[in-house]
Amino acid sequence: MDERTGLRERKKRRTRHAIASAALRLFAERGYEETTIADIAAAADVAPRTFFGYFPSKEDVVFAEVDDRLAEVAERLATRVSGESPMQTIRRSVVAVLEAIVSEHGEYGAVQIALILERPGLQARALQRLTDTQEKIEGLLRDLCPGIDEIDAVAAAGVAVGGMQAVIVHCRRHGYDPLSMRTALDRAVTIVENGLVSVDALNRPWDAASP
Amino acid sequence: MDERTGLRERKKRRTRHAIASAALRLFAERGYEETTIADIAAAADVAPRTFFGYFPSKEDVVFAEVDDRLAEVAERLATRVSGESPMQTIRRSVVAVLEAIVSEHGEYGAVQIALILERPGLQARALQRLTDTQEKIEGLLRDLCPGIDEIDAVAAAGVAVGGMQAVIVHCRRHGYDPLSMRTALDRAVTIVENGLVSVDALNRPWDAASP
DNA sequence: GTGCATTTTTGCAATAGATGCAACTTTGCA
DNA sequence: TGCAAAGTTGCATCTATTGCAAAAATGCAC
Repeated sequence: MDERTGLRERKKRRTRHAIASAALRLFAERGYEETTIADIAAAADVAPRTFFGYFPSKEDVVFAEVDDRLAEVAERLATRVSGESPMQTIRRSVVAVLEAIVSEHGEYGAVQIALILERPGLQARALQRLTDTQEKIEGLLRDLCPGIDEIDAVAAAGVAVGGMQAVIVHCRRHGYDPLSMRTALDRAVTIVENGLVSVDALNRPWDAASP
Repeated sequence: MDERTGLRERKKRRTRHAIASAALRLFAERGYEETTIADIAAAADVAPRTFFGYFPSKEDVVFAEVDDRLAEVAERLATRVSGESPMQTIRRSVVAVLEAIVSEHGEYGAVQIALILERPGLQARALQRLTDTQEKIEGLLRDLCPGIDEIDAVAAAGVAVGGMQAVIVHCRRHGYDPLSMRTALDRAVTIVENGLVSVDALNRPWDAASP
């Protein structure tokens, strides 16, 4: 299974990285629309046709790194810690995913985020990754709690991802300040765990709000 | 503001509907990829170029109806009922949106769902609409609870939408049986309101699960 | 009704993403 | 070394999408 050996593998990795890297750099310099597949291919020193051997579309190249990282995180998620409750495992997983997404941007992290925010198509792709994550969390839950009600598993995963989205939205608006992100994350986790009933402001008749 | 009058308006509506309707029909008959803009335009009896005057892209035409319906729902959401708590308003809103999406499919509802499920690009667009809804709910919350903490508002909206997603996922897997959907919806709402701590299976150490 | 201003529709041309195919190269292995 | 598998490339093609300017339809004032 180990593919560390082999010139082929190494070369493929290198080419993949070269393409992704060239693409991000060009996107940063000229903008997304203004960069063509031909440009990227030229910068990575491959034929335009080769691009599609590595990425199914121009949009996907933006997520090359993210995808790699999510794959790593997915492995960690499956790690059971004895004595931990499933709830604690979820908390750990959610935090891990968020930190992977938010803090560990690579060389062109800022560029990626800016791109994703301004291109609806890219936003959509990003959301799709979030949904995939949701399904993974659901799977994790069902592993951890054999016999758990399906609806419970799906809903719990949905609610957890909803909390993650909240943090991401918060960061979009207020930047990626680690401290502020931490606060938002804690608050979101609390709401995910204890539900909307724990949000005081939501549980008074609205007429009572402005005395 | 009323645009009921005017031949122009009526004609535009009719054309828009003709294009959307023709598109859905063709998608159903031949498939999405196999239908070109030119085909749709021909079937709707307009010039290909005209298509783009009504829809920004081929993908968007699939959501023509959904968008109309979501716009209607958005209005209802803003309706305050005296004595209701914000929480109750949210519950009402979430249920309204879900029922709009799930039960009121138009003529080609089943086709739409099938299309969306098999085309990643369409899935992405659908998710984007969910995100838009999330932002609307957040706005609603901030209106209802002036001074609510921003993180609370964002997280609450996120969690609520997460619950909605859960129901949608459930329906995808088990069909759109109203009864089963109702059950899933109730369960999801409970989890949204009371949090993951209310899911019994999640709060035992996982080792204790298999005696 | 007639004529003008505005809005819509349309045709034409050009760009660029995406795909299938077949020839050509490189790499892995006997 | 030499064959088979895997990877790369060029070419042709299809189609979505956009800009532009001419043509047609509509609303309104006279």
